Amino acid sequence: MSKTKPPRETIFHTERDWGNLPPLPRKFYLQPTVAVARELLGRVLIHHQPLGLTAGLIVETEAYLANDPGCHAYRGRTPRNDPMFGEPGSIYVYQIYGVHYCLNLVTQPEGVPEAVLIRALEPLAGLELMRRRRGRTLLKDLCSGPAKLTGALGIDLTHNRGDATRPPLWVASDARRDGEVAAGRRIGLGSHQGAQAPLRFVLAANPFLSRRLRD
DNA sequence: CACTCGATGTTCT
DNA sequence: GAACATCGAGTGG
Repeated sequence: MSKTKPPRETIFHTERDWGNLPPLPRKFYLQPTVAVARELLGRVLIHHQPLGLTAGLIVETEAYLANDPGCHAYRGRTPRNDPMFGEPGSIYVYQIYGVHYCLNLVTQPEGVPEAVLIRALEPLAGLELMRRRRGRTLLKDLCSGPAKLTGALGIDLTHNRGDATRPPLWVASDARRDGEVAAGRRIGLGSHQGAQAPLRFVLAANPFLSRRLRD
């Protein structure tokens, strides 16, 4: 009669020296945005602050393209989306519904507003700090959503225009967990053109996704 | 467990 | 007025 069994604590051991993992280089973010979204899966996002180090395995991403009605920059440059026009590998954080923050990594050359939204992490390191920030104890509740993970890692608007190819906030280049990648439609978009496009990517069957892949 | 609903407060149309 | 979300409360299987 067992229900769903609780997720494993971690894939990697938390004792690993996460703070010294070298970052992905800028040229990684110059690949086609869809390729970046897929290649980020299974890699480790790290935030190393004085308060402590937090890190998680990227298990869910979404691609946002320049000619894409779902993209913040689709109707042109505004104060909010301006960081999307920055150099590849830079950071775009936006506030949603006035209360939460979402992290994007900019792809493409300067002036081309494309980015990958990081939608969910499997918590790896700094779990107690994450629990404190989130006010939750269950591992599953720490980073299983775009605004949950920014809360858990302590990411906000001050990170805008930052450089994700070096500390304090970066994606590691050498640690990667392989797994089957599945694609589906993006979350939360209206019914406009583009809402049906398979631009959401997940590590299949991972227990830390923001939502199951539907259809 | 699955689904619904309302409230939250900023940015842009 | 809607939007790349989350939480808690409520209902129902």
